[in-house]
Amino acid sequence: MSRTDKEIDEATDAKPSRASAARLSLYLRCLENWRRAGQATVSSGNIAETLGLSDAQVRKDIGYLGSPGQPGVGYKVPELIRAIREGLGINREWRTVLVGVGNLARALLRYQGFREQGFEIVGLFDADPQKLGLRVDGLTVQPMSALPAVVAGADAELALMTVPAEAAQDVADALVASGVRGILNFAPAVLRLPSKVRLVNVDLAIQLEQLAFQVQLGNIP
Amino acid sequence: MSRTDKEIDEATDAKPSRASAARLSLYLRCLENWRRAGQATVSSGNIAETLGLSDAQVRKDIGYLGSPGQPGVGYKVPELIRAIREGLGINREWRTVLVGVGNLARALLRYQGFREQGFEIVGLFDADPQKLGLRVDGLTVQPMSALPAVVAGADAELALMTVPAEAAQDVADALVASGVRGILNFAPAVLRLPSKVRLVNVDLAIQLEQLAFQVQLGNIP
DNA sequence: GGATGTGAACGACTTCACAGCG
DNA sequence: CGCTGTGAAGTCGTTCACATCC
Repeated sequence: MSRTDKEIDEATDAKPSRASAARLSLYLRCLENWRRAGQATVSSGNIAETLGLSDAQVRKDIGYLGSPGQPGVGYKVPELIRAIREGLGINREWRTVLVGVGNLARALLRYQGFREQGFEIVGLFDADPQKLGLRVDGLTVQPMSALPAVVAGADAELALMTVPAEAAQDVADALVASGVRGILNFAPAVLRLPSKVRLVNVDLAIQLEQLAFQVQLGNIP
Repeated sequence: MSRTDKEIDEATDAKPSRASAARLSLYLRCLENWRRAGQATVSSGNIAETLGLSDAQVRKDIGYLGSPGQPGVGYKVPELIRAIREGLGINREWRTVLVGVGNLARALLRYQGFREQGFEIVGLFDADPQKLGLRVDGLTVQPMSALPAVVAGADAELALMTVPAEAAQDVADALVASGVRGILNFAPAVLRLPSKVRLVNVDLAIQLEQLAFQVQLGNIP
């Protein structure tokens, strides 16, 4: 009987949905700005206004976190930041490897936003022998053969793939074999992965196509 | 009264929704591969299997295009490609400017996928005087002051923004003032634009956060 | 048989509306 | 009074199922 109660409890505390999680990341950006500015509390209306959403939606999203929130006042900024980071699973360090050291990789490595959010890059890899030994941003480019040992040794769970489309599937297979659990793929290729491994694609051509589509839609109404 | 009929007609031919448009871009990638391979027809099942979707969804998406499709056979590859490109509004050239010539910009310029899809970059701009005159991929970096003339002269409608977050809003304002209609923004900043101008954000930290979230979700069930 | 095209059922997400609280 | 939290209603998108056609 106590069992039944427990199950009802667990069913009640819903996790953030995909759609909601994407917005929570955005809330986090705003909140970090406001914290830097020294603001103590925010209301759902503040966030909604900034991002062009409805206040009800913001409250619903935050509601999934089981977070605090004072009626008549709003949310305490640092507390809400902590709650979102916990809800998204980024309240810890995620070790990450990067495969394919081209311009895009250099741009990613330079961008400090990753580290600030707890993503640490623990290895650079490239199939091109000419690039081996190259030092980029404090890390040395290693051959693909070193991948399994580094992933295992550093307990890396995520990977950034910035390789040409032709190489993408092979690299992905190698990453999976090394034990990586999630891949952020920038190659314009359709990858097949075991269902245990999560994949997020960032295809720049597709983003441009979506933009063109939206602009074209805007023309008509 | 004929007015009413017309309205019903227009309400009937639905345009692809946002969600559907994102998938159509993916279909396009597969189809182009298959065309290169010389395949004449595809079925909704083929596409669905490749991308891990349901065949019904693929048919619904294609249905928005008012495209052909032969029962018992499938869709003719070249015809479907044309229909998708038309539906997405990319069956023409989109002239595009790029602001912020860093590593990310170089990666984008090198990536031939844009040009193949009809996106032509007609101008490079940077606020850094040291970069002025630099030639990258056949284009010369120009000062921000030249932006309005170039946008107007080339009739550019889209812009790629690869600038630091601090500069993002100012650059966006300048782009809007120049007459650009859509911005693909890579800066991790929340931009405010007039509603006439479309915005697509690609925030790499957010993508990584979403990946971490999905990996974390996968751990539990 | 093998696919398409599509209403209808279903499910997920969003907005509404308001009770409750500081 | 202002703002949160949340059922209820509504909207949007996906899946099902089947009539239809080659």
